Order: sequence, then C-alpha cells, then structure tokens
Amino acid sequence: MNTGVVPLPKKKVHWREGSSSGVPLKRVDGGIAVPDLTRPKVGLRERKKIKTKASIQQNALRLFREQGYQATTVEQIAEAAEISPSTFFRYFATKEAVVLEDDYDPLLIETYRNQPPELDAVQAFRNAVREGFLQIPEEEQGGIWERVSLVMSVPELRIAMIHQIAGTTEMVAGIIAERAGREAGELKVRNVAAAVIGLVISAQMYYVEHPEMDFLEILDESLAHMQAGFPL
Amino acid sequence: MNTGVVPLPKKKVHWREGSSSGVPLKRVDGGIAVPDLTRPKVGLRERKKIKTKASIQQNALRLFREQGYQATTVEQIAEAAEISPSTFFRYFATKEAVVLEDDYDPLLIETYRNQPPELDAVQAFRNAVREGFLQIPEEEQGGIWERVSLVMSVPELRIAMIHQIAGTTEMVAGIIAERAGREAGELKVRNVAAAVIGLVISAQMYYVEHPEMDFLEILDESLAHMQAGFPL
DNA sequence: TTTTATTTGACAGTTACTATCATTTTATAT
DNA sequence: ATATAAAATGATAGTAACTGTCAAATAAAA
Repeated sequence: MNTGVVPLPKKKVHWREGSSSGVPLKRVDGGIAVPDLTRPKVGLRERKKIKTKASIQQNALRLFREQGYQATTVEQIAEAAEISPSTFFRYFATKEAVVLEDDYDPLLIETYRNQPPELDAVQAFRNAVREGFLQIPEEEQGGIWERVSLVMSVPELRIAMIHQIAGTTEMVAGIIAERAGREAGELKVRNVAAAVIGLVISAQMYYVEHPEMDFLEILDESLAHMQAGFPL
Repeated sequence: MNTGVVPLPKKKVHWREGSSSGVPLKRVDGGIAVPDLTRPKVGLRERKKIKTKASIQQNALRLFREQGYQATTVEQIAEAAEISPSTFFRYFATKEAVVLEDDYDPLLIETYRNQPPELDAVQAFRNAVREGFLQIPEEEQGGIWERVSLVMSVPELRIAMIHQIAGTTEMVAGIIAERAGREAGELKVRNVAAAVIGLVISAQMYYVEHPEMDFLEILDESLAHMQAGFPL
C-alpha cells in the first residue's frame, strides 16, 4: 500500500500534465485535464506505454535481484529494457520509483468506504485491507511481496518508501475522518492514522524477518492488538 | 529525537573507527577501540574537530534558511565554513545529515529507564520525553525546533528523517521490551514502539502547522490519546 | 627533536538526475 | 491515402552529491 505518489526527486519535478492510469485525458478551456469518457478506446499509444513501463519495471527488478539495488545503474536498466536513459526518467521520476510505485490506494479507499458504518475506524481498516488484497489478482500479489521484501531490506528504499507514508497517512486520515464525521486535520484523527500506518510498517518489517508467515495475518494481529489497547 | 545514526549514503559507508562523542579512544590488542579513561583530557585535536563540526552545521543551517535546502550546495557550505568539500563529507556522510544528526537518544534512554517500573510503557515514555527535554539547555532547544520545522517542511529531509525512525523504533522497542520483560523482536513490543513513533511524527507534523502551540503538549496529548484507546 | 598518526585539500572519477532540441512515431482530419 | 498535428523518444550536455586516493600539513607521542 502506498500513495502512488512518485517519490520526490533530488531537485524538483514538474510533472507533465497527463494520465498515469492510461485513461486518455482531454484539455478543456480552463486548462484542466479531465478524463475523456467520450472516447474510451485504448489506442496503440497507451498500450505501448503500458508495455514499456512494465518492461522497465520487470527488467529493473530482475537486475536488482541479480546484482543488488545500488550496483544496478539506470543505464543498465535502460539498456535491458531497450530504451534510452532519458526515457527511463520519463516513466519513473527516480530510480526508487521503479520499486515503489504502485496504485492500490484507490482500491483501499473503496473497500474502506464499503465497510458498514457501525464499525470503528480500526476494524473497518482491518476488513478493508483484507478485502482489498483479495481483489488483487494472484500473480500480482507475488510481485507485491517481492517488492516489500526488497524495500524493507534496502535501507535506501526503506527511506523512500517510508516517505510515501506521509501521503498514505494523509489518505488514511481522510477516510477515517470521513467515517467518523471529523476533520482530517484534527490531531486525534491523525493519531489514529499514524498509529495504523506505524503498524503497517511494523508488520512489513516483521514479515521480512518471518517470510514463512502470512503478511495479512501479521497485520491483522497487529491491528487487533491496537484495538485491545496494546497490552503487553 | 532520533538515533544519532548517520543516514545511509547513496553508495556505502565504512565509518572510520573513532569517537564521535569526543571521548578519546585507544586501540587494544584485539584491534577494538575502547574508551580510554586513563587519559580523559580533550586535546587540541578534538576541540578543533568539535568546532569545525559546529561551524559546518551553523553555516549550513543559515544557508538553508536563506536560500533553501536544495538551492544550497555542499560547495557553498564548505566555502562558508572555510573548509574543502572533502572535509565536509568527513564530518557529515550526507548533506542531509547536517540537519538530521543529533544525539538525544542516550538521554531519552536514560530518562526512560529512570521511570518507576509500575508505569506502563506509554506512560513511562510520556514522562521520559518531558524529563529528557527539560534537561536540554534552552539555547539548544531553540535549534531543535528550527530543525524540526526545516525537516518537516522539506520533503527530502522528511524522507531521510523518517528513515532514522527505523533506528529509533528499534531503540524504543528495546527499552519497552526491557521494561516489560519481553523480547524486542516480539511483534507486540514492536507494535507499541511503532505506534509511539508514529505519534511522535504525527505530533511533529502537527506542530509545524501550529507553531504557536507547544510541541511537548501536542505529543503528550497524543500519547494520552493512545493510552485511552484512540477514541474518536 | 624526531617520529608517528591524524586531519586535510586537491583532484579525478561515478551516477542520479535535469533541460533542451531534433527526430521519429502515432493519431487525426481531410 | 495523405497531410498535419501531437506525442514519445533519443542524443547531448550539463549539475551536484557523493567516493577514492594521495600527498601535504598538523598535532601528538616518544
């Protein structure tokens, strides 16, 4: 789970206006890009972009696995994916983003919103995580764990990953606030979100050390622990 | 609060054997450096190093304030501090470390350990933070808040800062485990530590948005909220 | 003073990124 | 099918954060 937010680059980014999800956008007078639902066809262009992106990611992950993260240069990735280094940075703002970028937040938001309103924030989160995860196709699930392990074991990536958490925490605070009828900026709302996110990270680290266990169970147990008031 | 651990550099570090605290070390047969208590005098060398380090940090923070973090290059810092860029990297492994490095963990550990054993983990933490902070000289306190604000408002630094939290979480897990007579590796122990650290970060962010408030109060309120079971 | 260890600066890499522009490739309109 | 517009790409040249090495300067020890 993360924000889908691209990690901030060393200097600065001005992300080109465009669609990252493959849905074609259309410019309207105000200059704001909105989804163009009148022409939902996925052209050759989009398909190629998706394939290119996937190719970059796959080759990068393979190289990371084979030679390590640091030892792998962007140039090597570009070469393996048969693109130019420039193109690499057009698809991923940073080298880290290759590992970190995913897009499960909308899914989580949806499953969270679908929880019955009588549940408390943490219980709703427990359910939402489980349901959301089950909706992810199995072959994708494997990739997630590989990435989680990679992220948690490479300090550099852990740094960047945890950054995304700033964004994810905001998102979680948002949905929690929505449910409780509070403001996302309130300290208490943020506290719950921060604790939940803390547990997610904690569970990930624990999972890396105990790969034979089931991540979902670890996380669920942690959240239950929180609900019980963190008894020791 | 952080680990005092230097953020991991882009490539790799082999930290030179030596003392970062200014206490002279002595080589013994095994090659292991141990504190040399027989000659506790602080030589000219150590004093000069401390002064150089302080000068780098002060000049860097000033430049960051004046022109922003990104816009300030290591070369500029080196020039302002009248050293060579090489020397900069001898004192700070990364540019980020100039902002992030501090050494309050031992203090926190001590005040935590001094808490009466009948207190639960969170209550002990609340007390320890307050007591520890009061022991920091006032002029130093100001610098801490300046750095906290800087860190939380520069995304890049926030990333790196949060990294340190990995280390800090381990430390907190350690002292919590010690108090509860558990193992630091246990999931439940880690959960408590993760939640507490989450609240610390949350409080820092909240503080940056509400600088007129008292950080200690924010954090204390958050921890109390946790003790109460995070009611919304 | 002589010797030894440590600190330092100069210099030459490497690599992650940025910015720009010409070229190619795809989409659209006729 | 063809002309034209728009988007994707690659080549190139830069910047800045580091790393590694070596020789000169400086402080400590004998």
